[in-house]
Amino acid sequence: MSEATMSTRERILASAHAALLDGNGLAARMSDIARLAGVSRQALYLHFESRSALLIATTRYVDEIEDVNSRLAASRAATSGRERLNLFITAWGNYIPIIHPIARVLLAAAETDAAAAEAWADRTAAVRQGCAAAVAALARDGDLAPDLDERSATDQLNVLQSYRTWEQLRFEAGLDQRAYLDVITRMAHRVLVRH
Amino acid sequence: MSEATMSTRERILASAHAALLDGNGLAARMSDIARLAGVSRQALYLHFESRSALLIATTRYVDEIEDVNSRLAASRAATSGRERLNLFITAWGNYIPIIHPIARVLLAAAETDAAAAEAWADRTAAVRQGCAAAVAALARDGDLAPDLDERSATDQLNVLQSYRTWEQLRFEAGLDQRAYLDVITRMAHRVLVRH
DNA sequence: CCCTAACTTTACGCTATGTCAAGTCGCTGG
DNA sequence: CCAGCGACTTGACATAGCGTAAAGTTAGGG
Repeated sequence: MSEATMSTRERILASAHAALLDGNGLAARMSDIARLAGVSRQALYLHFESRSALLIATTRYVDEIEDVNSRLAASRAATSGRERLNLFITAWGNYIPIIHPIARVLLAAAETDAAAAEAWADRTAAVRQGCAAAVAALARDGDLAPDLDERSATDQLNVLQSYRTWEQLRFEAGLDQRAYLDVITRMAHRVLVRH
Repeated sequence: MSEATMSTRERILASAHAALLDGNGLAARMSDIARLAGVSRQALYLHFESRSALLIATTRYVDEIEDVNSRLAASRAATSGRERLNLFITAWGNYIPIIHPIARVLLAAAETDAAAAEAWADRTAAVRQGCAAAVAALARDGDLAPDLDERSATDQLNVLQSYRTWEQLRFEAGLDQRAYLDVITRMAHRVLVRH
């Protein structure tokens, strides 16, 4: 879809996405986004109630154009629990870098804005469900570590799959994406799988 | 030290601490802290350059009054690597809830303030050193998992010991402090220790 | 007794979000 | 053809919180 044919609303969302991707996304102001979209600052408020609302809509927009659902669907086709775990870690782990610049700003907004906090909670709940499904598949195969119940195993996998863990390993520890996936896969296996 | 005998600077730090502990610490304003300390808002700027500088000083202040150093010193006395790992996880894990309300606000400030970001980096570097020492002790005993080098093992332990992991397990997963310590200890052993 | 350091009081500048009201412009239904 | 409506612009304003400025007050030491 070319810029010209996009509705104003879409142009705003695309511009918000671009503004958050680029440099210091956290500092992106309403006026920056408006300028990028080629509309007045006030036009933003005709389409979105507030900055938070725009951020929330932007995460949904990116989820849609990046098709997060079909990315994650792959792991559901796995035959064994172990395979499902691997595929889920890879699929989600490869989506984090895409959504992260936006999610990061949403999370920052969540500190002070209740609606943003709720939107964030929705996202984390969705990831947790994926973790729970992978754990259930392991358990079905009898491959879950015997000292773990599914609830606690899900908590543990969820920690490994979190945005924050990705941030820390990528940026503080300096791993590249490939090394991140290797490390998390290794940790998940050692933590969850019977051996 | 009673309120009356404290210097103004100390009273400000103690009030900042109290303000960050209580309710929504993130929203603590300079004027709130001033009111708590019983001084004018402007007096804060006589002692601290900016809100960031006050936050940084407050974390140091809390580290001091809670004596983080001697808490962590205990683990250095351990005889075996495994014991050292356990003691370090417990010592740091029990300090997180104390420093967390303040660290959280510092981290938020670090998003936009370079000095706060540096102060945050210092803190995380200190924790990482503790992780590295525990890993080295394990390696010395020959108890480190054979597929791990010390560098990567330190990254992995560091993730488990992070503020964010603690937050997620305590608040999102709903574990109590005891359960948190049990989970992290278990994960650390499975991830790091040869078996 | 005066001087100085520490603090107060009052006022202001700045940035960013969000609101308001009046205008412009192009499209569409009658 | 044109009246009106929806989408957008323009410009002004309210508000919150940080940080700065400058003049006034007060206690304590030489």
